[in-house]
Order: sequence, then C-alpha cells, then structure tokens
Amino acid sequence: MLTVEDILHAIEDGGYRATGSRRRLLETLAARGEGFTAEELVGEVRGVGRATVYRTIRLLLRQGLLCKLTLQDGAPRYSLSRVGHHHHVVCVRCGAVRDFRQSVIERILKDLEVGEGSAVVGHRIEVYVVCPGCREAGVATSPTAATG
Amino acid sequence: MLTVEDILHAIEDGGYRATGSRRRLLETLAARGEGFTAEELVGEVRGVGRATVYRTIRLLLRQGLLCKLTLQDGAPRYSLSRVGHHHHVVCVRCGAVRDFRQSVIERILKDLEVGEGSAVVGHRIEVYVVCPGCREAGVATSPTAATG
DNA sequence: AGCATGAAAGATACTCAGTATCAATACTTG
DNA sequence: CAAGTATTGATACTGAGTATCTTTCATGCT
Ligand SMILES: [Zn+2]
Ligand SMILES: [Zn+2]
Ligand SMILES: [Zn+2]
Ligand SMILES: [Zn+2]
Repeated sequence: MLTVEDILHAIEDGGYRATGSRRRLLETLAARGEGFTAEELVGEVRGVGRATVYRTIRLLLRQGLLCKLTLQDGAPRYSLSRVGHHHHVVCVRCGAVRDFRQSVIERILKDLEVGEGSAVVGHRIEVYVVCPGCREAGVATSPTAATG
Repeated sequence: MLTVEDILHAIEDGGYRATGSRRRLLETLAARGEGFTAEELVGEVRGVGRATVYRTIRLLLRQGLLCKLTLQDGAPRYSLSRVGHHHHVVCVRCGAVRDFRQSVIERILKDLEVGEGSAVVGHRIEVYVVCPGCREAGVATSPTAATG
C-alpha cells in the first residue's frame, strides 16, 4: 500500500504541487485507507474545503493513486490504490474494501473481444460481501439481487 | 428479451397496477431497449412526469426487469433485463449494451468466498468496449484507464 | 529576503441523478 | 356509482460532483 509520502512524490512527479492541503487530505485518507466516501473526507479533514477535496480526489484518480468503486446500488466509494490492475471486494455493510486479482478472469474478459467484434477498452469487477466482523454483528443478508 | 406485455404481467404479478403511464413508459423504453439514461426516458416519453419515470425505474429494478449499470466514470445507465443472472458489455461511445454470461467467471467469483472468510452476496462485472459502429466513425481510443 | 507568476484554495452557484412530500387523480372492487 | 387505495404530478430537496471567480499560496528569480 502506498504511503502519504509516496503519493506526494507521485503528485510532484506529475507536475503538481505537494501543498499543505493535499498533505492533510492524504493523511486523513491514509488513516482510513480502505473504503470511504468523498463526503466522509470532507467532514473529517479540517481546514480543507469541499471543492479542494473533490479536486484532489479527481487528481488522485487521474494519477491512478485512488480507486473509485461502485456499490450494489450504484453509490460511489473510494479506496487507496495499490499498484497495478486489480478489482475490489467490498463489504455491503461497512464499506471495507479489499483488493483482488485473478489472471484467469482477465484472460476470459480479454477473449470476449474476439466473440464481440468490438475493441475491449476496460472492465470493472466488484464483488459484494458481508465481512466476518459485520456477519457476527448483523442480521440475515438478502441473497444476491438480480445484477442483470 | 422481455416484451412490454411480459413486463406488465410481471408488474401485476408483483401486486402493482398496469397503468397507462407505465405502459407508455415501457413502450418508449422497449423501443430503445439496449442502454439509456433515466433522463433520456424523461425526455422521450410524453405525458409522464419525471417522478413517475424514476418511480417506475425503481419498480422495474426491484422486480429484476431492468438492469442498472455503471460506466467507467461511474455514470449510471439502464438496460432492459434478460432473464437470469448476467453481465454487460457497454460501448463507451454510444452506450449500447450487450449482455453476457460466463459460468467460469461465476465459479471463480464464488470461490473467492473461501479465501475471504466473508459471505459473498453478489457481484458486478462490466466490460467496456468500442463497438464496431463507433470504431469506424471514431478517433483513437485511450487505453484502459487504471480500474483499480 | 523581496517579488512576480502561476498553481491551488475557498466560497458559492450550479448540474445531474434520484428521493420525499403531498395534494389531486385514476383504478379496482363492492 | 361510491369508497378506498394505488398512482401520478408538481415541487422541493438531498447527494455527488463540477464550474467560476476571487484570493491565497508555492516557486523561482533577483
Ligand atoms: Zn481485471
Ligand atoms: Zn442486463
Ligand atoms: Zn455473474
Ligand atoms: Zn483498488
């Protein structure tokens, strides 16, 4: 997992400035690490405005330093990125995020290109779970809703 | 693919009424079929209010008659559902949607449960493409952005 | 250290997607 | 047809994010 300093360096390498606001934001963000909303950040980091929070998120997304993922209902959520292509396992209760990668799946999705006549330009995979902690604490989960 | 009558019957079977607004909405929606936004529907169906369009969308989603999918940037899009669990291939240019299913992937994602200690409650897979039509008409595509 | 310059920040207004409220209307059933 | 409930429309509102515009900060130069 990337550290605050790693990220600030990456920002500078991209030709942007490592400012105080960005540092404070990154520290807040790193303290959460796995799974948070933009508004949570806005609420938690003090002395940094809403617009700056969103601008920084956009910057980090562009640099590939942050992941934007989608809950079952479409609600957005962010997670610090690890290097390289990967996907996410998200707890539908607490929003905790875990990364994963399965080269088999990558190969299968790449092969879709052939049967399709279309150029594949990307994909998204999200796996929704109830994590062990939430399972203990919680009531019964409704089964997989029709995703399609 | 489901017809308007199929869907109206399913609505009635769910204990809801097959009203004129719902019929008109479904006809507009079926004419598009593959890939549209809620606001496009609002604009295209006449004599049906915004709130009703969104309410009907929500109803159809609950009944599994409609799919809500997510573009690369997180923008929402809808598509008439086919029966059973499946995923989507979406053109990033025109928004056309094609369904697909790969039992291999289903099995792999189910196995994640084991390595995870968590109960898998669902997943989402979206494959982003430039469809043949758009590829002809268009400029060069930027390669897969960091999805993670 | 002092200053010029452009990047970044703050405030605010705005857009887009979707929900809540509530009075008016349309279905259904007796 | 009347009563009662589901549905609708209008409108206001929330949540997520962007645009604009003025002020402030970081940098590099002297
Ligand atoms: Zn992948
Ligand atoms: Zn579908
Ligand atoms: Zn699946
Ligand atoms: Zn990630």
